[in-house]
Amino acid sequence: MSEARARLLASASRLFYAEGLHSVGIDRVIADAGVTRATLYRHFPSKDDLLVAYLTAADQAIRADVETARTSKASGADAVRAVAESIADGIRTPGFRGCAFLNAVAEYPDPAHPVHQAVLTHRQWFLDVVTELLAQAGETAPEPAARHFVMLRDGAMAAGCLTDPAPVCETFRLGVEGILRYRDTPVVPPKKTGGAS
Amino acid sequence: MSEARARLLASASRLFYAEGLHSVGIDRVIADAGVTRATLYRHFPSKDDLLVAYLTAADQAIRADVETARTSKASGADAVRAVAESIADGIRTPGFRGCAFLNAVAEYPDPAHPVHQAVLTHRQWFLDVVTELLAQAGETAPEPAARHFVMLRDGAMAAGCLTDPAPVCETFRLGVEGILRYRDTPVVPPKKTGGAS
DNA sequence: GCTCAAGTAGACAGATCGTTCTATCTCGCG
DNA sequence: CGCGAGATAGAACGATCTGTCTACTTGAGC
Repeated sequence: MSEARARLLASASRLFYAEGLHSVGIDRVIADAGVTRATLYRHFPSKDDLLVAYLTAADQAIRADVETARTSKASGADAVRAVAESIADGIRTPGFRGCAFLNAVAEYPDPAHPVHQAVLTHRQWFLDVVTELLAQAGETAPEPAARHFVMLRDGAMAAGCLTDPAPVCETFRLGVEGILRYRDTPVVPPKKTGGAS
Repeated sequence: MSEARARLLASASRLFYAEGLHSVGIDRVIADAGVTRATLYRHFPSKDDLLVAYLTAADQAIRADVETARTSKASGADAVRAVAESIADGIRTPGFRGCAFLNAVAEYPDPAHPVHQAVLTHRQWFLDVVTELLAQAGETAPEPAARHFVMLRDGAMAAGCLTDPAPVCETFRLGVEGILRYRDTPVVPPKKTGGAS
């Protein structure tokens, strides 16, 4: 990766995340990166490609975070807690502007658009990895628990940049602990350890 | 309210919600409403005013929904369930594109912008009304429970337009029932977890 | 009958958008 | 040395954006 391309992607990521995808034009990006227009179009054939590259970079960063959280913890439950903690850390970080993917999809509702598809891909991966972690945690019904986790995560990310992050993180943490107790308290009173529907 | 203004607001609401705030231009709105540019600017001095009017109308519609849910139910818990059900109904509705306010704030991150402030106002009202309802439901700690409810709601609204709405609604419903059982199960039971801080 | 607000129709300004283009320069490498 | 890739610099294109403007029409109320 050339240095100009790296600066370009860094500037694009910062500006797109902070101000929105449609609000930031090509001129802003190249001015911030200290690069000319021709250089940008050499590396990214169109703005859409730059947008996808921004989301792909964010996706890879999150995957790396989750991977370290998963490998550094023995139990699945602690890995889930570590993932939750890294989410809370992000929310508490100054300049937090919500989930880059949810913000992006709000601007690109067309499911056929590459940006929208990049968001769906990331979210499917995240749901899968949380499901796997909860299954390792001994969750009898990992799929609904994972959906619950992701729903709470999405809500925390959405609210975290609109109000004081501290209570948001605390609410999120409590919610995650509640999910991890699914194992002990069945959601629907079954007869035995019967399979949830 | 003149009829031209009503058509303008209806077209603006539909287009802004479906396609995004920056993506839809003035020309699209006036063409859809069958109105000329001068008429639009007679009623709304700027596009920002039109955006705020769109959000204000959405806010009023939701307030009306919540008000009927609150007055038609005897207990606070059932009122909360009714509010949750109206949220789930919205998610299941064809053409659902997520929360109009969260989508709007994704495009207007500047807290000083009127659009952003309209979102904050709506969300504060909603949190307050849910808190009140949960207090009536006998919740010993209504504030954290309401934050939990809103967090779940935000996540459900975000995911509801990205995947199959049915499991999203079911997960949301289960989560709300869990919140309503706060009354019976103590909130903070953790003894010791590995170095969370 | 007159007035005035509200609406139609469309040209226009000024800015910004994404994109393409030519021309020049630098520099590593064969 | 010579070449070509990558970068600079900046003009220019067509499209679109918000917002303003003039000119004409309609219709209800004093």
